Amino acid sequence: MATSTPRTKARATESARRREIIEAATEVFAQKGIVAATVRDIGERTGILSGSLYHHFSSKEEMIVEILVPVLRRQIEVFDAIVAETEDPDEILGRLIVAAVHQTAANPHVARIVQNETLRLRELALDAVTSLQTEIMARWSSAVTQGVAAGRFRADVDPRVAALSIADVVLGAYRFMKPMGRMSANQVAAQLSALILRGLDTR
Amino acid sequence: MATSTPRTKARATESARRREIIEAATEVFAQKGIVAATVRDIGERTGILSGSLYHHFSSKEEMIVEILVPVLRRQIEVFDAIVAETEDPDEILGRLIVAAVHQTAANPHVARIVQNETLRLRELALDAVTSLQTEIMARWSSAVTQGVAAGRFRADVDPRVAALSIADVVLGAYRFMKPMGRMSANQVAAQLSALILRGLDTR
Amino acid sequence: MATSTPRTKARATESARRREIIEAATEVFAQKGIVAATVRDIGERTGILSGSLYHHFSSKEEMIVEILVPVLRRQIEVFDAIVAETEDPDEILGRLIVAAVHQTAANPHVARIVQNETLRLRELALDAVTSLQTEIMARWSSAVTQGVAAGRFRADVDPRVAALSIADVVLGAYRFMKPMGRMSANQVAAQLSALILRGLDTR
Amino acid sequence: MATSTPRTKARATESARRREIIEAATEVFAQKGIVAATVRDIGERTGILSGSLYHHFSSKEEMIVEILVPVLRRQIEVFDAIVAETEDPDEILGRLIVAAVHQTAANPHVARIVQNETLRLRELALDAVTSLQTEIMARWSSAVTQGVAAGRFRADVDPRVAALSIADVVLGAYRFMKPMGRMSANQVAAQLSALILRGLDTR
DNA sequence: TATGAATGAGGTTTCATTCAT
DNA sequence: CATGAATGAAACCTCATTCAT
Repeated sequence: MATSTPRTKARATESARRREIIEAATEVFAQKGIVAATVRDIGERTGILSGSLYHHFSSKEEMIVEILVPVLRRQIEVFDAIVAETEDPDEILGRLIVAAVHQTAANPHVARIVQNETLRLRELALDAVTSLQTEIMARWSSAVTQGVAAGRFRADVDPRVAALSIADVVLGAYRFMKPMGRMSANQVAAQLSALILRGLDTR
Repeated sequence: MATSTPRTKARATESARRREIIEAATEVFAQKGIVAATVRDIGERTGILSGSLYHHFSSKEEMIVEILVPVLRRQIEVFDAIVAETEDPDEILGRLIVAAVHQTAANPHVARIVQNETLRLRELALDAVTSLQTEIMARWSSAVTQGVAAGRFRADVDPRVAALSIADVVLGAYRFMKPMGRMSANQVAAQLSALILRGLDTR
Repeated sequence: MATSTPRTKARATESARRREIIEAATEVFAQKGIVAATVRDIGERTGILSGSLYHHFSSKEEMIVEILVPVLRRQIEVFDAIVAETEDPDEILGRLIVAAVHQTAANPHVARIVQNETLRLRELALDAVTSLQTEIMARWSSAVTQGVAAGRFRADVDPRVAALSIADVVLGAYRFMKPMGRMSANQVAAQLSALILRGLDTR
Repeated sequence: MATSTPRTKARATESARRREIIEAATEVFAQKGIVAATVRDIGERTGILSGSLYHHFSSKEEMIVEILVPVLRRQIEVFDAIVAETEDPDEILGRLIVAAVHQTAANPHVARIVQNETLRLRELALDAVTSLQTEIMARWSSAVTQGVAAGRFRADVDPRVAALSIADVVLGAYRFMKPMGRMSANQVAAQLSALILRGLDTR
């Protein structure tokens, strides 16, 4: 029955409660997946009744968007800054990897969600999210393509294959760091950079 | 290779219907994810009513198990055969990659499920599945470790990092092949091998 | 979360159960109003769990539509037949009234719903229903207008006022007949015809 | 005339805020119906949070009562005055109609509520309201009955049928006036009087 | 007085599963 | 083997109402 009117106006205001909820939700979504995670789970983790969440969010989807969008947006900004201030293709790709790994370290749950829930995000048609994901992929692709054009990266590797593979690997970095693994972000970044760049470099 | 678990009835017999259903279910799970996919969806794709599925399977979980276990088991067999008959660490890893990519090409939907639904599989405690996944990871790990021990792979890369990264990349190969992409399995395998091995090789 | 696919295909098949449910729903909607009536209420009246209703209907709205549309459609048919075979404006209007009262007698609950829930129907944007209501009003209007044009009905009465008033009065006829009142449909029709055509005053 | 019930606190005082709220609520109830209208809707229309309404009213029901009772009460008073000072049955009925139409014009939203929400009012057991409605009906009935007794109204029309029909028609008059229609109250009253007393036919 | 947060009951809907036919 | 009906649990969400600040 569709009688409703929008309840929670787009609320830039970051009430502390809202932030708490987002944090709980992030963990729950990362652990269970965004379909299997129930708003009851999130409520319990926050010490609130599930219905009360709707005082802060108008839907489960809104939570997902609020969890993912800022992180993805920030990633794009950082990527663009790196690309703007760097010349050497090797250095660009290296710095992108470092930056991405650090962000993954800062938001391991988000990384996990992005890694595991792409399917669902597409199904849910959360365009705000999927369009950002597309943009990020475009950055990886262009970094690879430019390296190839400059003769620094191997021309026999399809840039799309390389880009997707790099994105995958980097996104999985959360498994080696803080809550789940024992390495530092710098260590992981160094290892992945080495792995990827030496694989990609022309001799 | 005995695949069916005797949950429904002792049914080593792979009735044609059962196979049809499995194929439909595989596609549906790959497209929607195993939580979002409903048993009704599977029924519709098979041209059967959802309730009728229960003449062939005792639960949705049983379908999942039947979809994944044979493929994972086969992968382990193939991996073990390669390891048994090959000496050179480079060649081992290369052949593992080739084999895995080909299996991914043969079962793109399964690859997609494995890639996207690890979380859910763990949640559902489908030990039959998760234990096989663990075994596969062990093969990748040991291939890397042995290469390092033989001085052929770089010692400064954590074997676990390398192994997981390789597994990720290989699992994503389905995106470049037949239904979704345009490359051949051999092309993709070659590219990934090159990427990974040159990244991993000591100079 | 919008992941669903249509469940209950447009089912011309009138299963007996479906009819039972429709009848229960009709009574419940008439008694409580379509917003206040819960699908639980309908389930209880049918001796079924609320969820089971969704085996037969895909939504509460679908029930409403199925309750109202056939009756409204039939009314239009009957009206059109009368208009087609009658010449005299007095006779047309008289026969429309008789027909409408009889239909009201045959479907008192539907009449009650239509009378009381116009607001909600508009809110719910059930176009299938509201468009039929509009068509019915058009019949009343045109009957009045033609009578005026023929010099048989008073020209000083706005046809829209007359038409809406007549429709209102006729729709309320259910209150005087079978389940709620004691008069026969013919009696009521006669009274309302007299009232509408000649008014209350003795000559 | 003491309108407020001392439910919240002894509050004969009609605070300006209280009146504002009542006006907002009246519109909202008329538009959405008293079940579908939420206390949040009312709050928004008043520029207040829904919880704050409870400083002025102890419940949604209290608002409904406060909206309807004064208008209904006033109608009864006016009716009684007319009956007291008029002799001729035609004139009585005519003046009742004029008075009712004018009140409808003055309170179109209330008319709409009364017309559409009788069902809900009965369900909610708002006796304060339903008893007044009954009283109003009694006035219409007795006006008709007396006219019949005096030989001025047709004896072949059931007074209850006539009374209810008249009440219906008059209550629907709001549709032709100010916010929704373009006629004046006097015009509408004249038309309805004519219609009711003398019917549609030209003599 | 007003706010903002929370409650708790209840609403519609979904879905894996069961079972008589 | 398949159908069609039903179950029952659980999901998301709504809303009147309460209350500390």
